[in-house]
Formats: sequence, C-alpha cells, structure tokens
Amino acid sequence: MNIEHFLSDTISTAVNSLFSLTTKPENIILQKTKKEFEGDYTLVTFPYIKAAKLTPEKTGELIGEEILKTNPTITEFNVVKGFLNLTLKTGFWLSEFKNISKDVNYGIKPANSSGKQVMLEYSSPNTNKPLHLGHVRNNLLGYAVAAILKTQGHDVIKVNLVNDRGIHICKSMVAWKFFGNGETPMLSGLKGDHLVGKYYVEFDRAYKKQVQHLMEKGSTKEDAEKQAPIMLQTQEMLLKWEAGDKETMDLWKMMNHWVYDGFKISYKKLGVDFDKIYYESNTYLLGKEIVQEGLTKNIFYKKENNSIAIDLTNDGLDEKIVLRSDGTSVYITQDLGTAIERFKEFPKIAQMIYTVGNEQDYHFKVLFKILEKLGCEWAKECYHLSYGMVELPEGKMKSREGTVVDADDLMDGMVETAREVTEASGKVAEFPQEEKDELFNTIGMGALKYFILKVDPKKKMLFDPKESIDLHGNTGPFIQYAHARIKSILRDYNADIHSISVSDNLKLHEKEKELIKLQYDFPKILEESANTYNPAVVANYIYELAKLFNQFYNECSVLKEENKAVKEFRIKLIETTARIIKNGMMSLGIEVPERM
RNA sequence: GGUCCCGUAGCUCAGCUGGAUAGAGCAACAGCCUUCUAAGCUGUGGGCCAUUGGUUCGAAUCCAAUCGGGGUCACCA
Repeated sequence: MNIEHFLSDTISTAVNSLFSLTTKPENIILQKTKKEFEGDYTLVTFPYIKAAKLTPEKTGELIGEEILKTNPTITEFNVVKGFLNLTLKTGFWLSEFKNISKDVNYGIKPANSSGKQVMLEYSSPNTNKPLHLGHVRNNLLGYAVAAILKTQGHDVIKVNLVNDRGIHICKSMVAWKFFGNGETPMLSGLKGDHLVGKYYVEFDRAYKKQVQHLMEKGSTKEDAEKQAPIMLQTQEMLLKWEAGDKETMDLWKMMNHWVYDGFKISYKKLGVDFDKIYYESNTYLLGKEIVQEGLTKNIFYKKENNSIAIDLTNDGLDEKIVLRSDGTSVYITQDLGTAIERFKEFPKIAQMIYTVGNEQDYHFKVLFKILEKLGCEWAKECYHLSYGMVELPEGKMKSREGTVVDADDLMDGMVETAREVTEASGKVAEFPQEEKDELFNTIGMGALKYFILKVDPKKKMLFDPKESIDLHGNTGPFIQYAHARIKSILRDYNADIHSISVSDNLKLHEKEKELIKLQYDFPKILEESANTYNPAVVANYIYELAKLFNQFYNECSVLKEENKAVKEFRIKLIETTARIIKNGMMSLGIEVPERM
C-alpha cells in the first residue's frame, strides 16, 4: 500500500477519535514537507481547529501525539504554526528503497497489462514541403506521449495520416513542371522534401508576380488572385488528379516519393516511428456515406443550396457544413469517415488521440460532438492532444514567407554544436569514431528534444534561432551527464553489484534520503504524466532527480567510502538513480549515453 | 464583435486538484578540480505572481471584471 494512503488512514482515525469527526481517509490533505522543515509529510491542521476548539498549534500537537502512539512507522513530529510535520522511520525508507532496487522496471507497468488499446495519431505532414520546427514539436510530443502511455501498460498504436493530396500539393507539382527543368533529388543533390518545398516556394513567387501583373493591368486584387494563370493551372491539375489522369498521377507519385525519401531521413533522425501510415489520398472520400446516413436520421439537414449541415448551437458551437452543395467533402467529412473507419479496423481501441496544434481546438470540439451525435459511444474517449505554437522572436512561422526553422537544419545544427562542445572538452579523444558519432547525435538530439518536451504542451513556446539551445543547466545533456557519471562509477566498482544486500541499519545522509524519497515518486510521476498527456511532468522530474544526484555526488563519495555497508548502499542507490533517469528519458524518447 | 487559450525574476520556463518565507535554468557577480567525469557543485543580487474586486482562517492557484498578447469563428485544410 502506498504510504500516503497509509498515513491518511491513521490520521483520519486519529482526528475522528480525538475530535469526534467522520473524516474519510481520502479527504485528508497530506503534502510533502517542504525542504526548510524537518519531516517527510505534512498535515495542515486548519481544517480541524474548529472541531478541536484549540489553536492550530495545540491541534497539531494533539494529532501528532495520537498518531505517534498508533502508527509505529512515524518516529517523530513537530508543529510549526498550523503545520504538523511527520517524520517516518529510516527503516521505512530503506525497505522502500530495497523494493525500488529489486524492480528493474520500477514504475513501469508490463507491456499491454492494462488491456487498453489506444490509437495515437501524430506527425501528419503535408507532402509539399519539408518538416519545420512546428512539426518537430508535434512529432516529439506524439512520440513521447505514446511512450509514456506504454509505461502504463497500454497498447499504443501510433499512426500517421499523411496529407498527400489537394491543391497545395498541386502547387508544387505545377511549379516543378514549369520551372523544374527536370530537376530531381539525384541531379541536384537536394533532399527530396527540400526539393519539392523549393517548388512550393517557387509557386508562391510566380503567383504573386502574376497577381501583381494583373493588378497593374487594372484587375482588382480579388479577381487577379482568382485569374492568375498559374492558379488556374493548379486547379486544373487538381481536377485531373481527381479524374485519375495518368500523366498527373505519375508526376504526383514521383514527387511524393521524393518527399517520402526525405521524410524517412528526418523521422529517423528524430527517432520517431509509426505502426501504420494512412494516406489522405485513400481516405479523403470517406465520410460521405456517413453524412447521407446522418441525413436520414435527421442528425444533419439539407440547406436551401443543397449543402448539408449540422446545427450545434445548442452545444455552444455553431452550424457546421459537412458536405458542400456540389456534393464534395470538406475537411471534417473525411475526419468523421476516418475515425469511424479506424474503429471498425481496430475494434479493440478504447481511445483515439489526435496530436494537432491548438489552432484546431474548435475543429476537434466540433468533430467529437458530431461523432457523439452520430451515436459513436467512443466519441467521449477521443482526445485532442493540443499543443501551442512554436514562435520565433519575430512571431509566428510562415512556410511561404520563408520564416521557418527547418527541421533538418535544426537537428544537424544541434548535433554539430554537440560535436564541437564535446570535442573541446577533450573527454572523448580515445572513443572509437563510431561511438563518437553516436554520442554527438545522442547529445545534440537530447538537447533539442528535452528543450521542447520540458515545456507544457498546451503553452506556446518561444524559440530563438540566434541563441543556440543550451547544454548546461536544465537541459537534456545535464541529465545525460548525470547518467554517464553514475555509469562511470559503476564501471569502476570492482565487485559484484548484484550480490549486494542493503543493510537495514544505516544512518542516511540527507541527500541519500532525499534521493530515496524522490525515486519513490517515479511511478506517480509517470501516471500523472500519462493521465495529463504531459511529458513535461516526467521531464521536470528527471531533471530534479539528476540535479539531486549531482548534489549527492558532491557531498558523498561512493568509491572512497570506507564503511562497506554504506559504500554498497550507495552503489545500489546510484544504480537505481541511473535506471530511473534512463527509463524516464526513454519515455520521452531521449537516449542516455553510458559515457560522455 | 462572439468564443477559447495565455500573462510568474532582464530572458526561457516550473509551481495552478487553495496552505508555511513563490522555485529552477540562462544571463551577472563571488567561490570550489593533488579527492568517483567542473556538461558539475556552493553562494550573492534579482518578484506588488498583469490590474482591481470577490470567496476563504488562508489565493500565484478558485470566481468576476478590466487591461495586454495570441488562436478561432470557410461550401480552406
């Protein structure tokens, strides 16, 4: 049983008998004692002073004395103002530590043990341009949440819905056709997604020029935008695509493949993967029948101009069109179809998570509401993992205006910085080249991933490309360094670690006790992180743990400790610390090196 | 304008299911490597937690209003 429940039980029994109350254990408010005070757990006595008819201090004293008698795990208490601080006996923490130490997967539930299957969609790129910093946040977040959910024993299916068709894709295609001169990734040496992205920008440039030209000849801006030849050609290409025109399809396939080859490299560098990839070219027609079905059930209605809509004003939302007057789909049509299709394909999934930026908050509210109205009882288990924009000092990133931070450049830059810093330290001179390269990658990507994951997904975050991501302080490399330090000590310990049995009679150093207490929290942290879909909870916890280890490291020597029992305990203590750091970082998708 | 999110140290962020003197990191300054990796540790300075009012024994945290920033309100995706 969890110690906090155990304490709550004794406390409720104590206050109930002392003040004839009927407080339930779950209503006892217990918190960890602040560092400045003596004790492990603290009870706020204010809620009981009325019933006790005593001062907060006296009330605390009374409760303290009572539970000291009834609960042998508590060895002492003190009262400061209205706060009753309880100290648990060292033996309790030691025995808890033994459990942590025994369990290689402490805090992590066995794979698929919860019986809950979750589908998590993330990444979902467009195939007309390379990935940028916004995608990086999406990918890292999606991957981390999936990994964190797995620690809770859930079976997570990671899926990617690739937006591979539509007018924006045709823009790159048209531009390439006109200006490309047959350029290919092979010929140009450009990564495929970058090459296609180049023509997306090219389209915009040509389009703007044509619009301006038309306006100079007297067109209104609106007309010019509609009549620019390149735009007309793009729309024509979309029609051809939808008609299955061979030449268009061949061009589309070829250019998309360039992009996929490029994405493959970026995904690999990011360390993310998928169990299934959906393509919008296969799903964009889904949902139409569902709309027709909903129409007969009067969930939807036909408007005067033949478009089909749903009225959500009673749910605090607006009217929403679900099918155009010409019978074609809108964005939400296929989202409805895709969701329903997925639940048919995977009947066991209990939950669907969509990792999509917060500019689509309203869209998902509408989507889930419509699913609910359509009678999908799983609609309430759908969750929009909404995250804030990554902003630059100048403001929002805009693909077409070139104010984006390219994902590949960013990653390469981080790895390069890691290489420079690491080589300058002179610590890796004798490492084999292969290990060096892997290490620079681990550190560079660790810095980037941690930088992004340590902030609450819901909040927008600021990234200044001019200030490169730090490698000191509250950073990924700081944590990796703590891990490498521990591993170094463990390598130098020339005795068998497995045969150590921790003594029951140890006097704990302050930092040792703090380490045990913090390690004890790990399972709760993972749970909270999973329940709130927030990797930052784990990230900040692991940082605390690494920092605490560094403090311990500075105050207590492990290998030079002369008392054998203490030395062995410390070996075990740092071993579990390293394990938790590693497992915690794994759940964020961040690697930790054995040495650095 | 309706609606949603946000406003904490010079900067980037924690803390927000109400509790003790609001925490980290960066940046600045001062110390610590003949002692297990100094990507580290210790210390100093830095805050009317946007403002005002309310609820409460107690508010950065809950509620309301105001001010500032952003998103969204398509037969776009």
